Amino acid sequence: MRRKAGALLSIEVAILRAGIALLRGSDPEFHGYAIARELRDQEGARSLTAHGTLYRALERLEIRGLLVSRWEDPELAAAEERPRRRMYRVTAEGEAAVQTAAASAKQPAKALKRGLAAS
Amino acid sequence: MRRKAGALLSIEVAILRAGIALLRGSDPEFHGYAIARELRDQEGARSLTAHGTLYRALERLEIRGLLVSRWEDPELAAAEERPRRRMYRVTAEGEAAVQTAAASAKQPAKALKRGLAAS
DNA sequence: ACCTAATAAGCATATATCTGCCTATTGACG
DNA sequence: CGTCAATAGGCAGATATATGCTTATTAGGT
Repeated sequence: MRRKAGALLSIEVAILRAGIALLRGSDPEFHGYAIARELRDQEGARSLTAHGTLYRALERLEIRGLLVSRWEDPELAAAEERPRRRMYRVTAEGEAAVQTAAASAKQPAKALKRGLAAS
Repeated sequence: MRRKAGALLSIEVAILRAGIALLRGSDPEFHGYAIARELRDQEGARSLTAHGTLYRALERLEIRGLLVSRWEDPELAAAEERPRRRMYRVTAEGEAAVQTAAASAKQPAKALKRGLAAS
């Protein structure tokens, strides 16, 4: 929906915030599905239907250098009997971007208002 | 639905038949999802909704020794950018069982009849 | 202030496998 | 020959990620 130059969308801020919180912990990495669950629970449970929105947000953030990703070892995924995960980590640029964009942080005005009214 | 001792259900025969056809080819192995597509296309497209029915049938066949399975190399699945597959192969017992059960081959009478009438 | 072009959001579906839960069916026993 | 218990079938959803298509939204230029 036509992004204001360099701005961050609310979902992107949410992802980065969650990721930044992890940077101080023992495991600074996260994967898409985990974030999806977190966002689904907290935050007015924006649907993220089929997670399409989320995965595209992750892709955008990586392209902009605010996240870096790596595929986890396929053997590990196999050992744990689940699909392989793509692990993300917030970069220094990512941290900076959240700080900068925090003030002007962009809730998609109408969309959000409508969502809240409906609930 | 209470199996007649040693008998094969029609879906099981279908799986084994498809698998036996492959035994003469260059790659005698198959995986569940591939079979699901095949059955969905041909055969009155019995729903196999969410594939639950199929995977349980595969499991039963393996327990009875009519199929053997192995997990494909996780690295290969990763290289091809898809979930890992469980590869099945029809055993000699499997071939024999189809032959034996072919005559008495069990179409779930009422269920099938209803399905055909509805179509 | 308005219109349009760019793009995010939402919906669906693909790829693979598996489990839980409820219902329908039916073999087998009394 | 009817009833019951065993089990297959169907539906839903979990685990992960990703893409195509349509619609809604909005930034930014006129």
